[in-house]
Amino acid sequence: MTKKRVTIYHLAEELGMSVSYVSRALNNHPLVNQKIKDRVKKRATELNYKPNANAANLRQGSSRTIGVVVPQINYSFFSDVISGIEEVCSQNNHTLIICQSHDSYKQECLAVETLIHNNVDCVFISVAAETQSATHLEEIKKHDIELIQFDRCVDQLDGYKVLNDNESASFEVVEKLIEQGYKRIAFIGGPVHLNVFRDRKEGYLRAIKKHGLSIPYNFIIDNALSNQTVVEAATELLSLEEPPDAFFNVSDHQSLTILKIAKSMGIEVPQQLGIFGFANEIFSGMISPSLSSVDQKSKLMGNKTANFYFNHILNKREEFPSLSKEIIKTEIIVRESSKRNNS
Amino acid sequence: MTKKRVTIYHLAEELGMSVSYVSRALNNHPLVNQKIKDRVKKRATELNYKPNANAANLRQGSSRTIGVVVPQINYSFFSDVISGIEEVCSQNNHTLIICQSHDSYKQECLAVETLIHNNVDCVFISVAAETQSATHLEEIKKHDIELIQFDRCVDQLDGYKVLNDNESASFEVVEKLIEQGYKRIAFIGGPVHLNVFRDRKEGYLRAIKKHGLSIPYNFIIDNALSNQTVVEAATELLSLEEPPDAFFNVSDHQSLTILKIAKSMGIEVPQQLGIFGFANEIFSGMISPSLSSVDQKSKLMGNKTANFYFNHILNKREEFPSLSKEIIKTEIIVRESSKRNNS
DNA sequence: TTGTAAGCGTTATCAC
DNA sequence: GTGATAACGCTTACAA
Repeated sequence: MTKKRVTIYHLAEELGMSVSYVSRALNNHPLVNQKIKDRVKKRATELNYKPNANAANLRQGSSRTIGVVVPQINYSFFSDVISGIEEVCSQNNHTLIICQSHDSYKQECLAVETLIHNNVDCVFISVAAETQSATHLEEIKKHDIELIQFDRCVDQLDGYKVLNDNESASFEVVEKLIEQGYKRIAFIGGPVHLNVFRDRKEGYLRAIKKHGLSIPYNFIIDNALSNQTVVEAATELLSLEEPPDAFFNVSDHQSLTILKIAKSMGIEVPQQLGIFGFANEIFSGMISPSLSSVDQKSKLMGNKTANFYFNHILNKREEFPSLSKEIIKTEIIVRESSKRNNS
Repeated sequence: MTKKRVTIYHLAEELGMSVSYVSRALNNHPLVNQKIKDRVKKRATELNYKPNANAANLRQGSSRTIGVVVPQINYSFFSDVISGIEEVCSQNNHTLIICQSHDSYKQECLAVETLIHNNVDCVFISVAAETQSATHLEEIKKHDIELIQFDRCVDQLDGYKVLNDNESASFEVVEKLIEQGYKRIAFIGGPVHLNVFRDRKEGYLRAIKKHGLSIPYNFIIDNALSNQTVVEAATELLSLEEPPDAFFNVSDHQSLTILKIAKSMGIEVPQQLGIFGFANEIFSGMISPSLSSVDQKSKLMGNKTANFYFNHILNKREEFPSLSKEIIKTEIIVRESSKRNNS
């Protein structure tokens, strides 16, 4: 039990050959006879030998390990992305180290430190809401570690990014609302220093402009990710003499809150008020009326992020510059909350 | 950029002292003067030195790394648990390696291999639905790696386990249903070789027996985690001449499916049919009628699992045998789907 | 207090 | 084909 771990030294001794040869045999080195490889491998499993990845990493410099940093593992979007990343990484014999930033810049920096210490080959990151600086990310690059940002990116830092088509999806959503006859469309957004929220806002604005709608300035609310902010903003807007007739939100949680408020105020959804959200949370299709939303294909985003690393960075199979950004097409899902029976 | 990583050798040279002394200074060794520690650390950050965890691990034998294996990262229960684990681990300066088994025994074995190779100090695992053997888990122990099972455990292997009070929670739930006047309570379960599902079934049976209810044998359905199985079973049961008047389910997804079927058959919930589930998924409180459920305190389970390791195993602060099992108390949440307005 | 040197388990380089 | 040997970066007896 507590006896020492079996190493290639033991194997070498057992088999009467040198350590280096055993190592080569185990690693399928081309200059080693197949028969010997078989013999070595057989004895290795018999003796219950397990390679020590730490030793190999130390020697080789690379660790076959990917670090992932997200705000919260248990937000459905992120857990889906991570699941997608894990799939691809395990197929490619890479290990995943996962950290949460809890949307704090400080914790994000700590996470990045940890990953550097652990010698990861690449970091996949979706930054904290607080993050406005990129110094910690530059640190990663300084240490010759690859970096891919996904979803929430820091603008001033360029490099590889994997993103949804946030702007155009938002544009489409708003056009869909307009098609349904909604004219006074309010926007409930997030912190604009984050690309994803800014892009959604821009898509919204573009559609509004294109269709020549006039929207009161106070119909546009930024930085409303917290439930309380939404409650306050929506209650105020819906109490106006001329209230909005639709809401486009950057999250489904916002949609849900607004739906509840509307119900409590006796406002009919979707007849009097249309609602369209983002993220396609599990609950969105289950409640009544069901909530229209934009599916971000989060698991696919995870797959693509990881594949981006393996195909374009690690194996350098393709040209770079053209591929520094990968866009994941969203799917727009129209449900009851935005579909008027043509009134 | 691509110049070599800064090591303690560089630091030692820069500072005109020996490597070992630098190492001690950085690690806060008591025999090193505080002033020197400060000087060394200052220079270290200036030169952008980052310790190489691989090297340290190799030397020390321990890696300050925990491996986690779950069926799916993006099931809300597991992502909550993982989030809880991560919190505690990062507080204790430990890194997390995460693997998914996709409920396959084979993939679980691979994951375990990976973790052994990576020299983790401990494995936290919730086994795959397929897993019936414990050989791969014994392998972990053979390599002197600690093991804690949580939620889904392999029975034949004893050792540390962190679990909900599944049996007694189920017992209570069924009693609550009986209090509401439900008498023909069906049970929709999971694979009984998994402790969690077996325990829930036992709690159900105990309550049924205690209250002397006579339940037709076909009201008890095992192994019904897939949606299709639930649809078939529930449709059949509800079409009987004497159908069940309540369902106790081991998951909220089953509850949801049953609710839909009831609605489509014109059966009133909760008046004609009571529904009670397990897991307290986000959607359970949102839909109408809202679904009664058992909250498993999943994040807390993650916290406790990790704390179990740090407090009882790593630091051996307390006696063992009494602590080989930790029970996380669930919370029973009664909502509309099981609350009759007393008819 | 401080330094020397061995060793953790691999793999890469060079030699035979 | 095969085997010595050094090196990866760090910690830790042991010395001084």
